[in-house]
Amino acid sequence: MLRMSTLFLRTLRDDPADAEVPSHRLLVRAGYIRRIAAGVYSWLPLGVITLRNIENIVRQEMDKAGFQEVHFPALLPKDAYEQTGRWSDYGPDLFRLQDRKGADYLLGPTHEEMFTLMVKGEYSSYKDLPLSLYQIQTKYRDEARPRSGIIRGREFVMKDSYSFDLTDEGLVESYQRHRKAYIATFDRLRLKYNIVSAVSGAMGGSASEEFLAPCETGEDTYVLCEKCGYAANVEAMTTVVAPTDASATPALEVFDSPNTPTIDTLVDLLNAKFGGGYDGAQTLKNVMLMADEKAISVLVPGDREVDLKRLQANLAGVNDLRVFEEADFAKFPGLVKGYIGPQDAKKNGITVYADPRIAPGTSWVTGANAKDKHARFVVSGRDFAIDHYIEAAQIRKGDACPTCATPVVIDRAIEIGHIFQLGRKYAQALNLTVLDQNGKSQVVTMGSYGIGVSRAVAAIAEQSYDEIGLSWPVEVAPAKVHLVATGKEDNVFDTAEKIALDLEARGISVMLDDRRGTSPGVKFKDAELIGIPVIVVVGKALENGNVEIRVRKSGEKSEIAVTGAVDAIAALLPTLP
RNA sequence: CGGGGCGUAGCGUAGUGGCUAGCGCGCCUGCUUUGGGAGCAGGAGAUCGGGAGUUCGAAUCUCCCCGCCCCGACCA
Repeated sequence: MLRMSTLFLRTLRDDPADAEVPSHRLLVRAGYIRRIAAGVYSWLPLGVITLRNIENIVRQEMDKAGFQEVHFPALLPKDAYEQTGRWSDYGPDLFRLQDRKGADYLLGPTHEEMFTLMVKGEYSSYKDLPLSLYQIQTKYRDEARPRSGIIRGREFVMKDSYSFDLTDEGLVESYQRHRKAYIATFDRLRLKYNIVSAVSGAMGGSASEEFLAPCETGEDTYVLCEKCGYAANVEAMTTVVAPTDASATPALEVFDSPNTPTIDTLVDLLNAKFGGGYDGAQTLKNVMLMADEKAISVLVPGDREVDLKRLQANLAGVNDLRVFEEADFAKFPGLVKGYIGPQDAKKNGITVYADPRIAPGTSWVTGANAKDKHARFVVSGRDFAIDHYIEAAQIRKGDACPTCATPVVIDRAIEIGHIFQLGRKYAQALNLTVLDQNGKSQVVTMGSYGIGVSRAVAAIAEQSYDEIGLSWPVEVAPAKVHLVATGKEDNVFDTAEKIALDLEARGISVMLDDRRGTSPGVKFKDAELIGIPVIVVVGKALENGNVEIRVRKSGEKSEIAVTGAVDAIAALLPTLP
């Protein structure tokens, strides 16, 4: 039983000055967490209990799925990370340190290497697979910008799992088992979430999916079709456009277009010259970029920008991507700035990528590769060739859903889970092999799966708070019942104490506000701020032999006889989220 | 890393060259009060983020450093 009279807790009347997002503000005010450094927080008793409750739900669901818990240190020698290249690839996000002998160590940002080596150390036969292991552990990433309190910290608690299989089919099966376990976990946490494709499936499969909890303060943007349920990270959103019949389109026509440096000015000139009907969507923008020092052009409709994040995500194998600079234009004299068209790309030695909207047969207005000249009736596939189609155009609300063509909505969310078919990258690098049925050595294939446990505390808070405070789901709350004793009569406190003991005897955890001399208003405000789902008040109603039961989330109040209170509370709890 | 803002008691804040750094919350003592962050009286609590400088005099002006928050870049 938690007793307010002795609980290590001080709630704050004012919002902390350094907290903006609701979860951060309220978790600090209600005495769950305190900031230690940027992105580093300590947990007070209420916070620890809440975090543990979430951890236990995660643990139970992982165990139920047949995954086994192990535990690694956070402090790791660099060897394994050097073998996989991540000692350098991870860059400044990795916390590095040295021991007294000068040997390099790191604080683990994620543990693929360690799990791979652990399995390598114990297993060597296909008969031992499939295998899934997990841990719940503190991770360290020296984020460039920690933010939003506990949502993006530099130290955070994560559940990470790894699956090990002999075959690709086995991996898909393990992946599906994790997916199911994640659904069960997040449902129990009472989180609203969408499962979103994270990488455009080059293989057509669901190689990677994110669990996103929608909320205003989320830092991930995703696309959702409210009709068919299609959901994708913005990077993974696809565009479906059918080819057009261009047989009736007139031949390419070059025209004078002085002083049209922008799409807007070009559209104005088109409408003046050709009697209206033109808008930016009919023009073709040629964006020149350097991809690992190779010139590429990306074609998008003139009313859209190139989304560099999407482009990068979909340009496999390119590390360094940047827009053309003056010096780059100097190297390509065939490119007339402001009047570039794809017609001469081949001649200029430029690889052409295009948004799917530039489908074969579509007709465009674009640069004529000559100063002050544009061309219209420039037809894709007839007047210029596209080397590769790519998803790189910026996504907008109302774009067509790729599966049912309904206009999509764009929403923000917190990433609470990520499941990922890793493949053989780590197993290969660290030489994790098993013997197959024929006695032949085979590299194992892996999946990796993460749940942000401490982040889930914030995500749940973000989805359930209101103006007066937090409001936890029953299973997550630091106690199920917040029992408030108000008044100065011993009778009130004795009755509250008895109810509390009876509840605890029934396995219902209780926080008892047994503070003497604290005014009722303070106790009510604290109870509402802390957010335990059921508030029971022992006070004025006791004159009639009653107590008051309040549901924190709905605000519903009812009175019930003291004698039936414990039964009533026990019956009420299962009906609450 | 680029841009913006901020740093005064546990928390929220006032104080733009002048006297002993002010107020609210919280905390301690006493009395009163007990259904919506009570009242009165008394009290404790501050390296004014740090350092250097200007000045008769610096929380206040200058320089350097540190830290925090927000936007962006970045983020298995």
